[in-house]
Amino acid sequence: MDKKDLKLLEILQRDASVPLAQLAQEVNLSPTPCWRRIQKLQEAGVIARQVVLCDAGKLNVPLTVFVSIRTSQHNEAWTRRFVEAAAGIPEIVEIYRLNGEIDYLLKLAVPDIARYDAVYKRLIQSVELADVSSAFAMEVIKSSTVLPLDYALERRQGAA
Amino acid sequence: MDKKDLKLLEILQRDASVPLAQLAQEVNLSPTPCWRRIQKLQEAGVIARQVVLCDAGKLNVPLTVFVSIRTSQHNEAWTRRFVEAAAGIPEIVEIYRLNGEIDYLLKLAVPDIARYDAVYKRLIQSVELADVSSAFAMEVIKSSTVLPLDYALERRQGAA
DNA sequence: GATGAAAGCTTTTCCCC
DNA sequence: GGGGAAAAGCTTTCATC
Repeated sequence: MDKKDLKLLEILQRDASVPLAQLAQEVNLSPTPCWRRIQKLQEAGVIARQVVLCDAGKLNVPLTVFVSIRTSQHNEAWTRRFVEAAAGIPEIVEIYRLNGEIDYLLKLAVPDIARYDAVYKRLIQSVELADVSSAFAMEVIKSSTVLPLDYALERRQGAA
Repeated sequence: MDKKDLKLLEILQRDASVPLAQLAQEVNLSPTPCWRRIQKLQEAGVIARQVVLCDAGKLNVPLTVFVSIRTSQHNEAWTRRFVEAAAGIPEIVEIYRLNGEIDYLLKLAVPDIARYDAVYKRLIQSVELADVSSAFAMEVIKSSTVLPLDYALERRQGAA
């Protein structure tokens, strides 16, 4: 992985519909080696997938909700039930296990507060949760799938 | 927007590299009307962009950090400075203004805790923050850019 | 609106440097 | 590892129903 690869990733993370010929030009390469680089990035799993991003408002889910969950039950059976229940709910788009006060953080995409409450009820029906608190996004200031590339060239354990 | 459009979005949100011929088959359409539907979804902004998603680990930013920020200064000048400073830092991938206790929630992608601290210092140098607390993702259980489609067909204000 | 076929591009391969 | 040209494949348009 070198600077040209990073340049390609920088472009493709923002717009994957750029034609190969133009990509090649941007990195001062001809289409063939440029194509081979992208192919390698895919095979290596650096490029994980190619997707379309939809507009949440246009899909009638303009409200982003963050749900903080604390649990008293830290056993494996509970965890499995929780993960299965939560991961299967399409409104729950992200789930993280955190350190510190909060055990799990969930990010939801819903139409409104009433619909959030419906999802909330569905979730607490499936698993026992010690403490749940939610916060609503009043404003999305930045929302990006673009990862920083500044660290990718550093030597690290397990690097390709 | 009808069921066929939703089916297309469902597929494309997961994999935008599916050839048109296959997409058409999945929705029982021939390539041309299928293509026109996708075109319309793009023009309407339902499909906002097409991107590649990278593997955070392979880019040497395996650590996701959530930063909760409280501020005492709720004036416009402070907000502008904060937003400009935070949005310009590539490690900060998402920024939300929340209701309730926490004013802002940030999501970061960094190599390790030390690098998180460096970003943290950069941020507090730019703007005054009343209270900052961070939580590290020990485990990413679900991380998806797939929005729920179940509400898209409902009648709503401003719907296309 | 849907269809099938042609036209125009892009991607992918092949061979050479 | 990079380059040029041919081959294959896909997307986009067009004429027709």
